[in-house]
Order: sequence, then structure tokens, then C-alpha cells
Amino acid sequence: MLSPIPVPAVEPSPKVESAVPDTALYLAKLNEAQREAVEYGTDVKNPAGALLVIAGAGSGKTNTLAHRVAHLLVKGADPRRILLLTFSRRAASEMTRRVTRIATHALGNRSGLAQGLTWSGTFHSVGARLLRDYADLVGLSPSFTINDREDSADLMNLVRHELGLSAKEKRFPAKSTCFAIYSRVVNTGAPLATVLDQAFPWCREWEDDLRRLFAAYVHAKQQQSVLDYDDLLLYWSHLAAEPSVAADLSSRFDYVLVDEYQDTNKLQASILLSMKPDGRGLTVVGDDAQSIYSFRGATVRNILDFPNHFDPPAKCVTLERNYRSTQPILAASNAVIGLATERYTKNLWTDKASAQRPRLVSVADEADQARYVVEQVLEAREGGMTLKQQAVLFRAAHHSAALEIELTRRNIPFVKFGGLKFLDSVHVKDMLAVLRWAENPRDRVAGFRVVQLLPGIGPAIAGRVLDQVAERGDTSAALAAFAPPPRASEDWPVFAGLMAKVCARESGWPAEFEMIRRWYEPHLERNHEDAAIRHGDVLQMESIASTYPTRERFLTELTLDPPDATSDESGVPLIDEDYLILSTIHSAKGQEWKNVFVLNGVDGCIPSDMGTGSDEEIDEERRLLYVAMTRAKEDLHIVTPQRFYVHNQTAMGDRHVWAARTRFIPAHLMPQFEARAWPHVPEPAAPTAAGLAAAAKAKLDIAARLKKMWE
DNA sequence: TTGGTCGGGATTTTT
DNA sequence: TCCCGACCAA
Repeated sequence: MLSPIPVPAVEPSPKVESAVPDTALYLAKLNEAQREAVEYGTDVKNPAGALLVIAGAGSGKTNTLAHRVAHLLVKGADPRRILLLTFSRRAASEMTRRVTRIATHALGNRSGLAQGLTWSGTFHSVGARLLRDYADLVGLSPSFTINDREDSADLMNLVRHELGLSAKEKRFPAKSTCFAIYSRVVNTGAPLATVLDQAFPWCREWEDDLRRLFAAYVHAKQQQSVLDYDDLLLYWSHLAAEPSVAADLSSRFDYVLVDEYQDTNKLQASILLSMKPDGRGLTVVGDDAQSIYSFRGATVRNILDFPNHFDPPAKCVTLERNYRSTQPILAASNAVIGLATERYTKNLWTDKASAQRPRLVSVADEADQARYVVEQVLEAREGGMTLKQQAVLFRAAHHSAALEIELTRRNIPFVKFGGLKFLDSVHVKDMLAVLRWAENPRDRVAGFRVVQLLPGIGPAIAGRVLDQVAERGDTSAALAAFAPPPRASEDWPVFAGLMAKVCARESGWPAEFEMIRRWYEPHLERNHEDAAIRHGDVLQMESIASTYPTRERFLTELTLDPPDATSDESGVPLIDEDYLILSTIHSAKGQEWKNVFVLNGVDGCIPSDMGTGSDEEIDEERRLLYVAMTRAKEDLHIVTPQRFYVHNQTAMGDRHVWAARTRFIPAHLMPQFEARAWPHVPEPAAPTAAGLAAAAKAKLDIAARLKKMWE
């Protein structure tokens, strides 16, 4: 059943409209192209066709988009009928904050309007919200739960065992690989065979088994009423393609605005096109030179082909003026991206002059790289630059390992973005599994995990418990009736009692979190050496939990938008404390710092030796370096260790390799950089005769001393 | 059936 | 280095 869309309660406000001529203060601050992007087709009674904004790095993209939204509100658009799709929730809240600020200037005390901007978030989170509204219609239980990547891989693994694929002679691909293949097929819409050829050639031989596995996986998800990330898009796209629903769905929103459009995939594009088939009210913003998510199925074609999806073609505005970086940094970045095989749609310029070219620093190894960064960071701080204004970027999360050790040793606080997540730790997952199982008793992965927390219960008995629960359709009753093995007889009734209370929502949210935590504590102590640190995490989770209104909201939002920073184990720095930023290049998207260090500017890291298969992959790695470089406002250091250690790779004897400077900075680009070696090696002074004699004497002395040890 | 130990193998980036 | 499956003892 579709609920009618509420009529906007916003009364028209002629006073405001007439008080805001085109030269309004907030518009006057924009440059010409930005203003064009902000003002295009904002007659609220008659939204114009699609708009594409190509916004180069540092060209004020977020600001422009925020102004456009604010401008729409000023012109009388209903904030509840604006859909704002951003890349992360962090980007969404940043956007809301700016819109509020701009609207406050323009609207005075009516700025509360921006609070009504409730439909903003990632494709996935918006998808989840819409699907709860339309759950009945698509045959979903409204209490469906969402599996994160690990959970999805676990489910894939359960299914794989059931199909007997784990007992093959040759080893079947790992569960996470299976899931990655599945996900890529869904997101690109390409046939399995193609995906295997292009991205997973070493799994080619398993095609038939994989197809069976995926069919069973889909079946299992439906049985258990769980969705994975891809399902949120997949269900949404099917919903939007269904004529009877499509009209209702698309009429919910007058304006749809999408940020970081270069990182959307085919599925996401199809959703947009079915929501706004004629493009009216649709705005997408992005930069084809910053597309770095093709491993997730994103395709630059989305942004390049966008205009011609519509008739007449979408209006295009290009923002080419860079407000972020100094001229030498921008010149070097342009030179790097200029070597791509594909030509990009714009050339960035700036008038921020500087004499300092980006530095290309050669160091001996990763240890020296870490020391160099620390020395430079501290020096900049001496010069008045806070740690927060500086960032260290790298291709893969583990590249910062040596640096993290050095920072910890020197007591320099840091926060790391990307890589291992809060959610990936076992204790966090254990707690979430209890909640998820209570929320959705059919969620087998969650139940399987929870039941096995009890000593004396392993996979076999856990399987039986879950079968009982499924049979009865009532978790509390099934658990109460279950006869546990002797070893678990003491723990069992306590556990069954806990689940009964949680399932019945007896204590309510968030009180039940504390109840579960108390039950979990002894198990945590028993299973982990470092229980104290983990316990701290669980307490932190408890305080996060209390900020959500319901259990369902907590679960959904935590899986779709987990806290993405992990920090040094010595303690999470307080918000107002100063700390250095460490981040994967992917997680640095959209951000900027005064002083930026790029680690491991060598072949094998950038480009990653995993991504050198095809020209497309190499170009993506090149864009990655471009993204990293264009984060810098004033100073940029690309560090190239001549020797670095190989992690997580088939150790063919050698634990390290001799590395060459990244191929993206060939010799003819060197004039763009200031090359230097660190530490500075002074010319060795020629030994004097006296010195040699002294050395010879020392050698003898030492030899004598060593002998003496054993006398 | 559980839970421990042992050995072989491993593909980066995230919603 | 860490993860996963195989194997074994209780």
C-alpha cells in the first residue's frame, strides 16, 4: 500500500522572493560558472531539464551544490521533496550544514527550512529507507536486516559449505573473493563470464560452480529476509522500473541532486533515469578525472554519457577555476593527469602563486620514509601549522604501518581513515549479531554467530538451534525448549532468558543494549586476551547506541555508515585535540589539507601491482595519484622509498623489492618537482692518514675486546 | 562434537 | 602476517 505524499506545509512567501534579487549577497560570492550552475532552471513551478556540472578538484564543487540547494529553498522549493545523494553520510551532513548556513543568510529566521532536508544520504541509505516504505510491495519483511561485507561473505561461506563446494580438490576461491565477484556482476550488470575474464581471471575455471553458488546465495538471503549492500540498489532499481510504483516513487521528489557522479555505477545510473526519465529537476555533479571506484563497478561513462540520455541534451557547466592549490602543485597535477590515455574535459587553473614546487623525496626505505614524514610534520607545526592541517595519504591501508609505529613511539596523536573498520572487530560484531538476531529471527548468520558464543556449542549444535527457531517461528519459545549439551547447561537458561527479553523488547531501546553488554562481558573476558581494550569499544558503542531512536535505526545506520576512523590504540583523541590525519587516498576524497604527504610513490604501490593488468586499470591508478596530489593546498611531498617490504604477498624468498619511482612521474615531468634525497648525505671527507691510523687502532682494540669476552 | 594446533596460501581501494 | 581448512584428542 502506498501512502499518499503529504502536501507541503510551506506557505508561499512572496516577501522573501521579492527581497532576493539575482544579485543576492550569497550569489555575489560565486564566480560566473558557479553562479550559472546554481541558478540554472530553478523556477520551482517549472523545473528545467537535467544539469551536469563538471567540477574539477578544488573548484568549489560542494559549495556550489550547497548554494544550489539553498537557492532552491529560497525560491520556495519544499525541502522534504529534495533528494540529495552524496557519497558518504559525512558528505551529506556537511552539505546540510552549509545549506543551513547559506539559507540562514538569505532567509533570516526562516532558515529552519533547511532542517526539512531529510532526504539526504548515500544511495544505499536512501535505498534502505525507501525499501522499508515499500517492503510489503516487494515481498520483503519490513524488519529486514542488512548484511555488511563480512556478514555477506559469511553467508556466502555457509551456502558454499551446503553446496559442498568447499570439499573440492583444488581450492575454491575464498569467501570474500566469491562475494566480490558476485557484487561486481550486480553492480556492472555484466555477465559473470565477462567479469571473471576482466577482473578475476584466476577464478575463470569456477564459473559454473560460482553461478550455482550465487543462485543459492540469493535464495538464502530471501529465506532469511536479509539484504546485502547491492540489494539495496537492486531492489530499488526494480521498484523504480515497475510502472505502477515508478510514478509514485518519482513524484515524491521535485529535485534530485547527485554528488560525486563519476563514482556511481550502472545500477545507480539506471535508478536515477527511472526516477527522472525526462531529466527535469535532476542535477549531477562530478569530475571525470577523479573517478577512482571502478573496482566497485563505477564507470566514467556515466558522467560522460549523461548529457545525451536526454532530449534535448542536459545542460553542462564546467568549473575550471581551482581555489585550493598553489600554481606549482596544480601544474604538477595537471601534468600527471595529462599523460592519461583518455582526455579529460577541462583544464584547471589558479592564481595562487608560490615558489615552492611539490617535493619528490627519495629515501632509503620505509623506516626513513616514516622518519622523514615525522620530521617534516613537526617542523611544519613549529611553523604554526596544526597537525589537523596536515595529512598523510597512501594507496593501501597497510602502507602506513611503519609510520604508525613511528608516530606512536614519538607520542604524536593521529587518526586513520580507511582500512580496518570499527565494525570489523569480533566483539563489535558479536554485539551487533545479538541485536540483529533479535530484530530479525530469520537472520541465520547472526544467530549462528551468537549461539556459538556459548562454550560447548559449535557449528553443529548451532545449526540445530537455528533449525528449531525456524521451525517454531518464535525465538524465545524455541530457545527455552532447546536441550543444550551438558557443557552449556549452565549458560543456556541465562542466554535463553536474555534473548526472550530482547526479542520481546522488554526493556526498550537503548536500555537493552546495556543488558546485552552485561551478558556479553564474561564471554569477552573468556575469549580474548585483550578484553580490556575491547570492552572499551563496547562501551563506546553503547554511547553511540543511545543516540539512535530505535534498534532498527541503529542497526541500519551503523551498517550503512560505520564510524570510519580508527585511531592509535593509546586512546581516541578528543575532538578538540590536535591530531595528524592518516588516510587511504580513497577515503581522502573531497578533502583538503595545507600540507600533504603521499607515501610510497613507487611502482608497485602507485600503481598498485594488482592494478596493472589493463590500460583502464593503469589510468585509474593514475587518477588516484592525481586525487592525492590535488588534496594539497600549500605543500606536497611525494615520498619514494628505494626499497620497501612486501606485505601479504606470496613471499618468494625475498621480503623486499627494489622499487622505481612511479611510472606516472616520468623523467620529462621532473622539472615540475623539486627532487631531493633525505636524509641529506654530506660528501664523505677524504680520510686523513692520521684518521686511518686511528681507525686501524680501533679495529684492533675491538678485536682484542671481543676475544677478551671469552677469556 | 568441540576446540585446540598445525601448515599452506594469500590480490589494493569501499557503500 | 593473518586466515582458513585439515587433523586430532578429549
